[in-house]
Amino acid sequence: MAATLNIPIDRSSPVPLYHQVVQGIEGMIRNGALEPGSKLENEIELAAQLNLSRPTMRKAMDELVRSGLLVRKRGVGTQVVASQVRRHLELSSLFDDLARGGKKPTTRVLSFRHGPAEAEVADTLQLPAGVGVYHFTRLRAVDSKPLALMENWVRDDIAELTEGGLREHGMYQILRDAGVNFRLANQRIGAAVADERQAELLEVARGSALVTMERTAVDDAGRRVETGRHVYRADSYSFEMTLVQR
Amino acid sequence: MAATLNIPIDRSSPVPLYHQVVQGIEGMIRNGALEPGSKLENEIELAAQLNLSRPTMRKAMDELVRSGLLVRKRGVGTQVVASQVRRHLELSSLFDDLARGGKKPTTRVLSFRHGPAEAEVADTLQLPAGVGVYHFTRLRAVDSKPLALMENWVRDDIAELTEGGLREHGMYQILRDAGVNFRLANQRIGAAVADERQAELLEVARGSALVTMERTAVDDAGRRVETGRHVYRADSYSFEMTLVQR
DNA sequence: CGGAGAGTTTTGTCCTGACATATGGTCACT
DNA sequence: AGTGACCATATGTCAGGACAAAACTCTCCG
Repeated sequence: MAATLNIPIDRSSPVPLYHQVVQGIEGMIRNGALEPGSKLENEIELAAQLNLSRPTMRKAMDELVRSGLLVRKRGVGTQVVASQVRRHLELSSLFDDLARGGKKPTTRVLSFRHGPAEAEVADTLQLPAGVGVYHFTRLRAVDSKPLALMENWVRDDIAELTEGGLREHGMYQILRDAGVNFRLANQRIGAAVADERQAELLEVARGSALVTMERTAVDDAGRRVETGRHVYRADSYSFEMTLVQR
Repeated sequence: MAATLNIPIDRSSPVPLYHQVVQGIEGMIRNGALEPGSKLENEIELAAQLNLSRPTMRKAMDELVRSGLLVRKRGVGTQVVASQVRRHLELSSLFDDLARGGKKPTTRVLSFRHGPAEAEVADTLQLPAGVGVYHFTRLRAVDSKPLALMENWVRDDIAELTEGGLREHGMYQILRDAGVNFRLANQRIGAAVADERQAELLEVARGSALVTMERTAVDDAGRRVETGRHVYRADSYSFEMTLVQR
C-alpha cells in the first residue's frame, strides 16, 4: 500500500515550496506517520496531491534522498529508508551543537593574542600581505566537566574578536554576526594521547585517548577565514555522521 | 573577466549531459584552466555556449556547489572556490581506498565464525528471526605495515562469505559482487588507546593512540547488512572530509 | 510448466518559459 | 559630497511537457 502525503503547503510563505515538502516529509518520518520501509505514491501522484509540479516535488525528494531518508529505484518507486538518520556532520561550532542539545557550555579563554601570522598559518589561510591573525586557545566545558581544548587562528581583516566576546559566545556565532557566511570546511579527524598539559586541563589521566580535529573554514567569498586544532576527551565526544551513496 | 567553458558535450553518450558538464568543470578546475577565485559566466550564457538548457546547466552547477568546488551568490555570480577540495567521505571500504591510492593492501583473517547472532548484534542489524551472522576479525596491512584491526558482523542471508574470499578481496567488494547495493551508513569516529592485544597486532606500543570507527551499513532494500568496529593506527590514518554549508 | 518477450509502471533526463529576489552599481536629488 | 531610489544582473523558484530507461508483471508460446 503506497502512502500518501498530508502536508500543508503555504504558497504565500517565503519558504520555497520544495522546502516545505522536505520539512513535511521529514516530519512525517520522524513522528512515525511514514514508517521505515513503506513505499510512497509515485512522484506524479504526490505532486498532484499537493498541487505542485513534478519538478518541484522531485527537487524535494532529491534532497531527502541525498540526506538519506528516502531511497529511489527506477521503475519501482520510492521508499522510506530509516527514521534514525543522524544529521550530516554540520558546518557549525561545538558551542552551537551543545547549546542546541540543551547544555550550557562554558568557555575559558586560556590565551589571546593578536598580531602577524607565522608562516605556516599564513600559508594555510592563504593570507594576503599585511593581514594578521587572532590566535587564541580556549577550554570548553559542559556542566563544569572539561570537554575540549581548542586552538584557533582567525584572520583579522574580517571581524574584530575580543577575549570577552569569546567567553560569552561561540566563535562561529561571533563571525556570523559580523557578516561572515561560511560555505565549506576541510576537516581531518584523528586520535592522540593526552600529554601533561592537556591531561591537566581536560582533567583526565596523562596518556588518555583524545579525539583530534583540524579544520579550515572558507566563506562565501572564497576567503579562508579560520583554521584550528581541537582535541576532545574521547570518553565524552565522538563524531557521528551518515554517509549516503550517490 | 568571466571565464567561459570549453567542454565537449556528447549527446549520444549514455552519460547524462549534466554529468558531462560536472566532469568537464571538475577537470578544468583540477588542471588549472579555472583558477580558484575566478568568476564564471552566468548560467544562461554558459548554457548557451554548450547548447544546453539552463536547468541542465544548473543541475550540473548544483552538484559542484554541493561538492564544494563552486560558490554561488544570488545577483552576483558563481565563483571557483578551491582546487584543493578533498572528496567527501565516501561509502567505501578501506580496501578500496588503499587500492585506489596505488597501494597493495594485504589482509590477515584472524578469526572467522558463522552462527547465530548475539542479542546486541541482532538488535543493531535488526535481524529477522532465524537469520545468523558471519563474525570475523581481520588485520589489514600496507607494505607489510599493519594499519587497521577490523571486527565485523554480516548477516548470512544475503551473501556467502568465506575466509579465503576475505583474504583476497575487500568485504565491500564481495558484498557488491553478490548484488548488494549499499545506500547509506551510520558511522561514528572516536579515539582510544591500544590495549595489549591491539598493540601487538598493530605493532605499536601499548598505550598508543588509535582512531576508532563504528559503522552500520544499509542496502537499497533497507536491510542493515553489516556492522563493524574498526581501530586504526593514529600515526598512519585519519578521516578527511569537506563539509558544505547548505 | 517454464522461460522469453511484450507491456506497464515509475523514476531519470532534458527542454522551454516565466517570474521572484538578492546584490551591486549608477544616477539624481538633497 | 553624501544618500536614497532605481535599475541591471544573476541566481532562486516554479510550471508543464516530452521522451528515455530500468524494473517488474503478465501473457503467450514452446
